[in-house]
Amino acid sequence: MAKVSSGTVSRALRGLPNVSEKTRARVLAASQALNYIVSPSASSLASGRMSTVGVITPFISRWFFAEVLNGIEQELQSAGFDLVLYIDTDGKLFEKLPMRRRVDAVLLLTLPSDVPDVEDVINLGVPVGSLGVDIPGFSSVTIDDVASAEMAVNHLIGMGHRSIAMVTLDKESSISFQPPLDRGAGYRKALTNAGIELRPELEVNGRSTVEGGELAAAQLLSLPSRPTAIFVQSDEMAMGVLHTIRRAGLRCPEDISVIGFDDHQLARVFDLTTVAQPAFQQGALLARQILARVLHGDPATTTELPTQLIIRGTTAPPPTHQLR
Amino acid sequence: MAKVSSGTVSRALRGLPNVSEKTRARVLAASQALNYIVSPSASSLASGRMSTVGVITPFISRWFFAEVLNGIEQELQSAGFDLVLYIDTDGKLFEKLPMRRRVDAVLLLTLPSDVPDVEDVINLGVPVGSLGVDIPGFSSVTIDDVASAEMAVNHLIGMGHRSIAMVTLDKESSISFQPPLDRGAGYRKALTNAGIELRPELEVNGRSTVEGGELAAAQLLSLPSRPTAIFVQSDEMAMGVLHTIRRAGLRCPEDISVIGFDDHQLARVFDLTTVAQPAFQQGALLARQILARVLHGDPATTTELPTQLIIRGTTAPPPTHQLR
DNA sequence: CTGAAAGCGCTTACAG
DNA sequence: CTGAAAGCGCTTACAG
Repeated sequence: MAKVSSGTVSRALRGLPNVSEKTRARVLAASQALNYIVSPSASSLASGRMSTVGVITPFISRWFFAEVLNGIEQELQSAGFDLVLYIDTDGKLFEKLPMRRRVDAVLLLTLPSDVPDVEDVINLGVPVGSLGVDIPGFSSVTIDDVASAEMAVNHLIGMGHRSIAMVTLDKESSISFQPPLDRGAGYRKALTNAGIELRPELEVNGRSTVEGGELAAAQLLSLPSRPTAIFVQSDEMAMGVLHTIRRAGLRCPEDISVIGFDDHQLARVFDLTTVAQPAFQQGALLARQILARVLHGDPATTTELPTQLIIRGTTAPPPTHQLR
Repeated sequence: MAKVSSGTVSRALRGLPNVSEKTRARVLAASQALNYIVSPSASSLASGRMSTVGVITPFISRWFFAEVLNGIEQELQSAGFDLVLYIDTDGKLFEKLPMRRRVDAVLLLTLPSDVPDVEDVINLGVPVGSLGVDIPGFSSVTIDDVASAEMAVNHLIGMGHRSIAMVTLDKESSISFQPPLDRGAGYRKALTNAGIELRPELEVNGRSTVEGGELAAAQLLSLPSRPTAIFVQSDEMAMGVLHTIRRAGLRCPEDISVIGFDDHQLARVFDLTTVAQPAFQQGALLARQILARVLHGDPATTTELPTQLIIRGTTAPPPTHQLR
């Protein structure tokens, strides 16, 4: 229709330089008129480019992952890339390696548990990005989980708390995730630095969920020597913790302080003191870094984003009559 | 390596019947040894099948959409299909029609506002599924929003409320979504049937967010004649409403009742009376219906899923001294 | 049951 | 600046 060869059409449509303006105009006009869309399969097969990145996430309904995904998608969309989403609940997705040869890059929002799997990922032959962990050869975006947790616990210590419990993200699932471990390390570091003895019974697995937070809190409240403060590794679990505290007839922060992690959109509603982390931004940055690698062959980089202590109403000095 | 032609490899690997068992075994062994993966581009180009469905959603961090997406992904994954995710905040994604010729089907979690766009979708030439609206030719999964809202408002009326406000999902955005309209209709229907006069100032836009809910509630509470109950079109907004009520020094449900919609995972924590809808299931069902069409050429079907009134602690009879 | 061959719809050196 | 042609890696009638 534009009286040119398919090669020229291809060049014109992709905006390559070596096409005369009048030819390009003619091609574009015809393309519009025919409502033409290039076949991605054919294009990929011929060029080797997929214009797609695969994202593997263990969850999608949890605030942090949803926000990260949001950031990734926005960035990819504006770069004209598609996002193929894989929700991998049990960390077994790599056995199928479904996205192999289908994507230009893979973004891992969590790491599969087994080290061999990590090898598999590397063997995908495409750039890999990871969130929350810095792995050699991967593009990654992280926060300083150790220091952030330490900051949270120091806030409690600074107010006079000595008996501080921790509700952790899930560590027993088949999915391994570095942040829970690092936040645990930060918690212990803060206590140790303050000369406070570590008590294993004060560390309870909250299974990453609201319900898990409720159960973990119930367990902590039933301890013979009840803690005066709880550091919770995610805001969602913290909401569950607050619920249990309220139902037990205790007041927060008068009887017991609670500090979360995330700055979930509902943290403000719960008046929850927490450590804010930029979830959306982490996703966007990770996407940008991986695109730079795919598009321009930039080297893999690691970026650490800052966190911030947000003091609200769920933390206060411990009750004076504690430990009587 | 298996001493067979590429055609036979193709047949063997895809499990087609006309391959001898020993040949198939040889091919599979070689395929394993070489760590062979078929090229999706080449496969798609040759067969015309993409094994991919595109999903367009306006949000991903909102509970309902995240759950729906979860259901869709699970179903697609077990069918060996990939999910390409498009987050379309402003309803303008169709102008780019990015997924055209790339997916076997498109799932719309919300509808673009302009009717012409709907035409475009139909012109994609692939099966389309929609959530929450039943459009001729589309596969769809819905709930009865009118009846569900009516049920919620009747619950309030049954307890003696006569001054009932409504906080709506966003209707002004460039994205049109049927449920807000239907829930509004159900609200009005319930009031009218009970012989209660409709008061326009009692309908406030909550913009679909927690913050919007807070603002909407503030507006309602400042009304000269304050409502005794509020029907909120989503649990997330209801949480914001509860927050405002609490901060205004009012008690829920003693001073004012609140009923939500969704049965969000935190509804229980807020002790929120609400209308439960099966979000995950709606997604899974929608995916199953579209797969049946893609895979077996089944006709487009519409399924309506049930909702359920969950009575918790945020609704009670109005204060006796009302309207004095 | 298996192979040879065409073809899917592009992109990309290579000439000119 | 443009065209002819090869080739990307599969799938699928068509023979045999």
